[in-house]
Amino acid sequence: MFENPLNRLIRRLEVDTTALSQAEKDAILRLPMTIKEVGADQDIVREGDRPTQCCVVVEGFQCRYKMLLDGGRQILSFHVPGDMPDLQSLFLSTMDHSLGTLTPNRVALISHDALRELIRVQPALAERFWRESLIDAAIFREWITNVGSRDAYARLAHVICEFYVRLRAVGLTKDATFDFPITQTELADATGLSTVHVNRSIQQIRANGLIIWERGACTIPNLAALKEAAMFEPNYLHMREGNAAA
Amino acid sequence: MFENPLNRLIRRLEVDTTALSQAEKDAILRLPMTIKEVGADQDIVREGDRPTQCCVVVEGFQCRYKMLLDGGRQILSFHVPGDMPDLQSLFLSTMDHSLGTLTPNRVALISHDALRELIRVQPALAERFWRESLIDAAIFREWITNVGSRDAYARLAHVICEFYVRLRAVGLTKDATFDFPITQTELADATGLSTVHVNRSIQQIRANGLIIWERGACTIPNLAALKEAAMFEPNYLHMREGNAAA
DNA sequence: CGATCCTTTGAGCGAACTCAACTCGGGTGG
DNA sequence: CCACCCGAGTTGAGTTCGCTCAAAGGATCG
Repeated sequence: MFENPLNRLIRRLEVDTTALSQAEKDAILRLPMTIKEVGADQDIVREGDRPTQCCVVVEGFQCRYKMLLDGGRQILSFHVPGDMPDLQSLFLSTMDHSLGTLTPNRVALISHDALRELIRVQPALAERFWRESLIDAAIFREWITNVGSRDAYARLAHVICEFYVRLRAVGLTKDATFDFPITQTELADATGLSTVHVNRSIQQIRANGLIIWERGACTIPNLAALKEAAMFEPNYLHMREGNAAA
Repeated sequence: MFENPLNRLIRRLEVDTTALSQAEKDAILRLPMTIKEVGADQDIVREGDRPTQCCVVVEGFQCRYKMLLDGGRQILSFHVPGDMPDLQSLFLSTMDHSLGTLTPNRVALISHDALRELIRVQPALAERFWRESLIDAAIFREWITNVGSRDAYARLAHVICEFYVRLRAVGLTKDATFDFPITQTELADATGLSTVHVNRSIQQIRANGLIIWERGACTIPNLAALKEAAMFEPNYLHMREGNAAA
């Protein structure tokens, strides 16, 4: 079903809006790209870089992050297949943060030139990509709220909830189970908590039966209960309500 | 100098990139708009609304925020003249947060239709506006870092620093002094701190001579020192280095 | 000249942090 | 094949930063 690695991207551009025309889809599928395998914990671009291409996640998970002066890091977002985590580099020449892999990845690299040409010949696609970056911003807003306003327990539940819903939207969940190969240290960096406190809070979430998480796989026995604990309102993801899986 | 209320917006669209053509400027200045006076603490749009127009701040300050179930609120960003705080509503039909005034405002309201027509006849302007929304997102990323990784002292210093630099970029500072009619409660909502703790931390910042802030006016005697305390790196604002005032 | 909002102060409490050690599983090299 | 190592997870104990509750001073404005 996903013979072309960009099919998942096309699907994404159609979420909660009208379908693309065949000409638009074809233009995307004809984009010149380089497929690349990247190991875990590798940087794709770094803060200060001036990229000349954008990256589409084909397989694996990525995150964006900022390094702090004291050696800590703040994870800003997680990325799943279909995402274009550095789309912004098309118009913001210098990276203000880094993008790296969390797991081994397959990525598709598309030059800025090719993307500019794409939106020149298919101007309506510009709005689709623009919209993607607006959803990106909406997720950042929710993360501000998450770290600013929720306690550790809800904060972690929220991150897990979002990860699940986004994975489901691209057909990468099997019922209530999904890959979650994130370390507790990474969760700590994403939530602004210490690893010790993440550990204890996750144990509580587990003990309350909200998640079953072992060896990189996570199951959510009762999504409604997890959402409630997380104060999770999916409106900020701007998906079609119900966002059916594959 | 700013006879047309959108002149400041034009100036913004040119920051750290090439100048607009005369035709582009004219197209913007000819946008049909409604000028409106809005009192302090009024909502312009609310979470759940489906706006049909965008708002340009002409005079006064605004903020975007989310209300929480427990009655608290998280402020997501501050906005100064020249900003278009709900530009996203052009492509995300439903608001996932609210936009309100902090002070009395003069705003320019421009219909989505007019904006769509503008970028249809001047496609290059689409990229300028798109870029604005990418900078918006960059600021959100920095705010995640701020609430996630900095202690109260640095966090508050950072918010003040950003406010100053952004005001300076639109020519609204006089030397090291600027309007700062923000209440400590609002700062608390923006930083995820309690008002009591904001108060004590601000007093420390004052005591260390980093700011002089009274009756809505703030002076920064030593910007370098404040930046250092805030761990403020202006790269995320994607302004021209040095961002000269008017 | 109250009324109200904002700021400030005190005191006690609690969520989350730091430091440190121990476990466990998987990988790797002798 | 086993010893070792390393990263991830877990646990304990003590500390601290920031919170809550409560109340008292300013400022601003009909």
